[in-house]
Amino acid sequence: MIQRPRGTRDFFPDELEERRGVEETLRRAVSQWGYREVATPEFEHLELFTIRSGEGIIGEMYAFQDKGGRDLSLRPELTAPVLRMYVNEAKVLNRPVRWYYFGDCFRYERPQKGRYRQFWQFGIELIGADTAQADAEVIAVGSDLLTSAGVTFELRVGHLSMMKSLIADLEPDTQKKVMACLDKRDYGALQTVLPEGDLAERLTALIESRNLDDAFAITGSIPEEARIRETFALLDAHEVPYTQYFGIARGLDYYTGCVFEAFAENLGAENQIMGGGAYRLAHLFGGEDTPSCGFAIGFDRVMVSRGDQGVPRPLTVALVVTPEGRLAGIGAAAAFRRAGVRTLADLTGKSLSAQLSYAAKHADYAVVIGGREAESGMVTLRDLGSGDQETVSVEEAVLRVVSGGSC
RNA sequence: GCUAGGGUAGGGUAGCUGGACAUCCUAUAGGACUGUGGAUCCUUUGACCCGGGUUCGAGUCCCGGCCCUGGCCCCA
Repeated sequence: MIQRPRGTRDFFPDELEERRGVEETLRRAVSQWGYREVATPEFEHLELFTIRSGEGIIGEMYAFQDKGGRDLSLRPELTAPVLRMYVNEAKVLNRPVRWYYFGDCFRYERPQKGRYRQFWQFGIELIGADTAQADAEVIAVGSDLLTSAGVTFELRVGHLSMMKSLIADLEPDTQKKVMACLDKRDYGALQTVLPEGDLAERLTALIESRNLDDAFAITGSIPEEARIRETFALLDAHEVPYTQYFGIARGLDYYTGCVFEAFAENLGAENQIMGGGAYRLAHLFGGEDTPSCGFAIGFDRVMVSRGDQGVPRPLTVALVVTPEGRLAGIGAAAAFRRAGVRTLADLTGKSLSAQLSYAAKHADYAVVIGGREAESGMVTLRDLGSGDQETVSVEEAVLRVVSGGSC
């Protein structure tokens, strides 16, 4: 027997319907902010991803050569492809551009709770606006999406300039190490990287601070102060719940300012459910240096965090026929479907008893058509909840089912 | 890459101090019910992850692999 590849999943109808429902909710919510969907290829030139994230990530990618010897990779994320698309084809668009995406990505990693080798990301990119309003809108959209998806989460918002202002005098290599320690809140490692002076203490105090005045007291005045204060004021106006968190580093060099992350409950070690910030990537792909801001939501983690909530079955009718009623049944079924009712036809030719047994498990009403009904042009509508039934015309049966009445 | 636990019908399980046709629930198919369902009863279908090894004999013990569930690392 052939097994699924490691880290992949099959989805049965119950689970898939639930996923589609959440997906629909997210699409509706993001659409109300004016974001429109874009789609990019499942695979890209390998270089697209290494430019953004470095050669080190090749080991975690599904990279391969095609028959023409091109180095390609299944996409491990969607920000780079979307920005590539923007640079390639959308230079003439009015800015700002508001785009969203929903698609599967692939990473060769050890699977664990909320982490798979094929996973789905839902995200937005706001391209070409470099203001506090832009940063605040992106964060507000993220908060809105997670809330509408039914997730309970903690949103942390920070700004890289505050940490960077404190470590600006260090060697670039040391800066990286320091930021990695702070991102993980690994104070022990921080002591070994920064053995002397009070810098470690000031950094620690900065990332422990939970309001702007305390934070700026540590950093002193920095050029970005006004914008940072404005961003938080706008977030308050958006009524977005958040905590200030100046320890967020997000690991990558191209983040320029505002950064944010959300963490959700019911997840294990992998509890980050959204991450994003302001960045400059377009110039790496050959475009103009364009300010952008965006985030990605881990869709699978949204589903894990929500838990099994289930999706109610849509109103369903099952057609139960004898051989004499089969032809009349086709027309009756069509009438129900035209009225928007899911209608199951019998395909087995089994006894009425067996057909009803099946119908009882999968439908709300049974429409029985045997020899008597076929002859009179009527149908017997049976309410499978109450067991009541009545013989009526097809039109009357449709009307009763649609109106939700009993027989 | 490291690490803990696990893998027995479609789903959930017992057996795991080696020994006869591998247990039970559920599901599936059919029947009791010649035009009326989810209950009940009967019958049916259906499994020891794969490969080696130890042994007279392996679901059971040993080794390797694959996969699952967590944790570490990483996290674009």
